[in-house]
Amino acid sequence: MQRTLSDISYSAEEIDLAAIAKALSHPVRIRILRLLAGETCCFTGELTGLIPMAQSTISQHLKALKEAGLIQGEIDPPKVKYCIDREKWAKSRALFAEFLKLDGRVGCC
Amino acid sequence: MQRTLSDISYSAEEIDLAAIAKALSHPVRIRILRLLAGETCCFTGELTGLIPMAQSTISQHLKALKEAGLIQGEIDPPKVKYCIDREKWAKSRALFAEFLKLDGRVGCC
DNA sequence: TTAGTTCATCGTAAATATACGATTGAGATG
DNA sequence: CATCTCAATCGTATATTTACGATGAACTAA
Repeated sequence: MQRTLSDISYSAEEIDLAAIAKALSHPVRIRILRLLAGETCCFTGELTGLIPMAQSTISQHLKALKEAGLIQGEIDPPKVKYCIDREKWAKSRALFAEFLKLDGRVGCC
Repeated sequence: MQRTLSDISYSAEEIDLAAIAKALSHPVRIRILRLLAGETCCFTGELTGLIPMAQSTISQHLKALKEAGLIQGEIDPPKVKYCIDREKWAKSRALFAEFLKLDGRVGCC
């Protein structure tokens, strides 16, 4: 990670896909998304109860998911309600589906 | 990244999904997969021609993709042929599709 | 006002990731 | 055999990630 990344010009799709993938690249974040996307909406408080990790760590993962646009936070004092961002969620589904549709021809391998 | 990750027990699906996502979490790897999954199979040599990065760096990314199971390397001296692993590819597609199908109920948000 | 909750942020330590150039090793070619 | 090419690996520097405890800010409740 020195200089080059900027030399290569990536398409918006490549950048988006990589960013979303990065957000999904830790099992605890998958778990969190599962919990949020599941039954009902959750509060962070419930998450700290469900996941044996320091509250600050969970908050950090939530922040990462929020920055990736995958979830939204709604303040509902004294708690903060987190929900998945359904729009981004759908966009992600489309992006991954399209990307993983590419199916190396039978060709040479 | 101290001790805990091992304290939490993740499902195989969560771990798989995170691992695949991690492999996809860098735009250059998306690019590489695109190239490999696209028209024909490629050789690493062609990749170094197509991507303005040091050969060693590309090799490192290829290794990451290989370890994630997303691509296969075939020795075809004096070159090494890389192709996407169609089985893993299909499995990944299914995993992501299933995961991203979860769609937060209309509920509270 | 004074506590008590709840969550974000700070500071920090350790692990991983990312990039490079240099080197090595395997096989082809002269 | 000597050499060339291609790709992997090594060594290294720097950046980022991940986790924790401690602290801070905002609101509630007594």
